[in-house]
Amino acid sequence: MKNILEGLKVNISNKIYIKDPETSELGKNIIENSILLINEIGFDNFTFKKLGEKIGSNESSIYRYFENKHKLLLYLSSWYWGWLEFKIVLSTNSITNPKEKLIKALEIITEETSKDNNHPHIDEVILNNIVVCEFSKSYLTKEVEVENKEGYFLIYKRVINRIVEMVKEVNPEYPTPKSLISTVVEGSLHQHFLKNHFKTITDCNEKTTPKDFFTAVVLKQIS
Amino acid sequence: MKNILEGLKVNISNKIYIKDPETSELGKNIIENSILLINEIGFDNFTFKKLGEKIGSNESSIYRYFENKHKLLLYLSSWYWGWLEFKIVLSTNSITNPKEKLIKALEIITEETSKDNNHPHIDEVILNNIVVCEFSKSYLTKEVEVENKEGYFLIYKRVINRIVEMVKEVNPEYPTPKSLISTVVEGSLHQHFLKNHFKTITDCNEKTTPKDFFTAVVLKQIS
DNA sequence: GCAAAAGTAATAGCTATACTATTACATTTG
DNA sequence: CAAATGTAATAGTATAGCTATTACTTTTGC
Repeated sequence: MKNILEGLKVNISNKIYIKDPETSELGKNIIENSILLINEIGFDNFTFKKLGEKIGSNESSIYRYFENKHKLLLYLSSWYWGWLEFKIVLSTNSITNPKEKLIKALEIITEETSKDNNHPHIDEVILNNIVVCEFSKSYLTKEVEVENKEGYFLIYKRVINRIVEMVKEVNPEYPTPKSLISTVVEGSLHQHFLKNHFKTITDCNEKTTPKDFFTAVVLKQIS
Repeated sequence: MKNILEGLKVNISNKIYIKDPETSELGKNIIENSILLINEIGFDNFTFKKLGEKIGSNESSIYRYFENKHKLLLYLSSWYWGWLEFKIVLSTNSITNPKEKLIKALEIITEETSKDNNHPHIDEVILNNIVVCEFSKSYLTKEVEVENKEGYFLIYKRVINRIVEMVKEVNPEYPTPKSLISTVVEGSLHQHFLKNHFKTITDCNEKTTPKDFFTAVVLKQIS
């Protein structure tokens, strides 16, 4: 368990930031308030200038931590996927039944996020909303090949492959576990978005949650 | 069949454009070359200035057709979904067996696009690639609520609901057809992207196509 | 205990994108 | 054939995104 506990802190590739925001008050302030501001005005309208105003600091001070706003988004999403990975490992570790283990992991991936008080400067609920609305923009770029080689999406891919392994344990014969889980992880973000904005093309709402839908899908697929 | 044939042409909400690009040579030139240029350099790096240079025309002339590049993207994706809708209606119309009908529609949605020579100024293969890489950006915005009310995503939602109806004809008892199909449509774009850029989290490749994967998923779900 | 080194921040300014205003020339149509 | 409409060029403005420079603050090593 030790390496994963550390993983949450240090495994964000140090190529993503210039200076580790966890090592200073200003850094933590940048993270805390960038989450709030991106959620308020959206990533497209978000600028370092506006963030500087919000935290009573200068734009250029933020550039000491992140090369540009794209790198900040990569940092925030890496943090989110690292945090989810931690939650998955922690809560499935003691489960021996493969099917139960998988169901638990799916629950964590697809469920509405709730606040975790271990990180005072990070509001995980709001960060989850940012991932729903903005994460795609971090890889739908012309630079994706280079950035993928740099390891900027490693944690995201590792989360998926952890669940893929769980699927294999339940049913080693299922032919397409990677596509199934990458569809579920991406699809879960998408259904959360649809239920808020495009209600006519989803069945998800307060009664039927994305968790219910995707758990049913996965279990039926691999049965 | 008449209304849908017309639909492909006129049903793009006239709020998306200032002047209909189909009504002039310059307009068609804008469409043809914006598709090529967005594919080359990506939507984020795309500007009306660069497009103007490419077509030997002025930036401001393009602004006579589209308010901004976001509206142009909405136009291109509406055109794409309208074209897919047309193909679906055309090739499922004569099929009476509900299951066969659904399989055919899924095939059109998930398969690699091939050139259609009815539209000399539009390369559907390249346009499909743009939709894979850029469509999400057209709705993952703070303006999505307003733009959805304006009807900018109507054709996309209609395509999904057409296939939802086909699912219901095969199995009226299946509880979540909308979430299933919206997941498949979005997931198909996603798997096409993964197979090109994130090969470690997909099983899709030359042998197993997104079509194979999603057809199997849907049929198993509703069986 | 203090000077060198490293960390932190502010100021000003540059470049390119996104978009607008104005004018003028070309083409259609009644 | 002239009024209306379509098309395009020029010359701007505002702002986002980023860089360079300077200075002040804290840490560290002898």
